[in-house]
Amino acid sequence: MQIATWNVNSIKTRLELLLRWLDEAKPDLVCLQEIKCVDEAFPRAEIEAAGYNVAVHGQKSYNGVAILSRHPLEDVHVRLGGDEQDEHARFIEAVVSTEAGVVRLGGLYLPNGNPADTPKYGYKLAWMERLRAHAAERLAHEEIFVLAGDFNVIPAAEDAKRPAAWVHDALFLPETRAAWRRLLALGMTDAVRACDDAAGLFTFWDYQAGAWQKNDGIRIDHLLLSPQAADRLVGVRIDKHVRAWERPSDHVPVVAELAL
DNA sequence: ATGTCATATCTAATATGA
Repeated sequence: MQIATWNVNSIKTRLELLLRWLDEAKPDLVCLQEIKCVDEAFPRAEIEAAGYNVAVHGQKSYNGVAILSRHPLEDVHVRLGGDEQDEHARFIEAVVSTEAGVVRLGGLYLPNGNPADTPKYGYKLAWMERLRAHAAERLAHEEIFVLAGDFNVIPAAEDAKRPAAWVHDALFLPETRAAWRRLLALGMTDAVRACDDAAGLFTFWDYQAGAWQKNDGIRIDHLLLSPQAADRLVGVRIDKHVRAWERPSDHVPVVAELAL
């Protein structure tokens, strides 16, 4: 089973690219971020026609997440606990059942947090603590559980072409990386790093300043696996070629293959 | 390099977020 995450930066603008990539990659489960539309505007029919079931948690203009699945989606939940005032559409979770087992998948769009000297950074750190608490609860069930999405976290220096450029950025500040390590400390496995410790594995290249042409990228889109999921990890792939397609997202898909 | 892209709004230039 292939489980993927992709920040598409507007589903309306990226629908043709998404359909092309689904046809090419044939993932079983896909978490999408930054769909930037309300539920009613999501191109559900086109994606269902491609063979996917759809669960959407949208919002006008900003944020918005969705899960696509070749299998029926059950037990869909949206929003993280811990802040009833939080209106951002950043989290969706669903369960799929296959012959080989049950998978619980959480798709997330973690707050960017910049500028880091504003309340936006406090919101990011608070959101990461809410995610940690949620993951701790899910891990207690000792099931196949995957958190996939745009974490807006550069875990380590080798995850950036120019780490020095990011030292004061909310994606790379020590507090951000400490919160990331607290997620790992629960017992979750970074799927990419479980398979490949090479430097220069990037998932995002800014639209500005020729970042793509210079391979000036960062790794911020991740899949975190429960022990039961990590036991089944076969491999990972970053579909970097998608960044060279016409009118691309600034992020590319990341795919984990589980033996399921 | 002040470098891009997508959204919304008093449809044209600007504000916002990333």
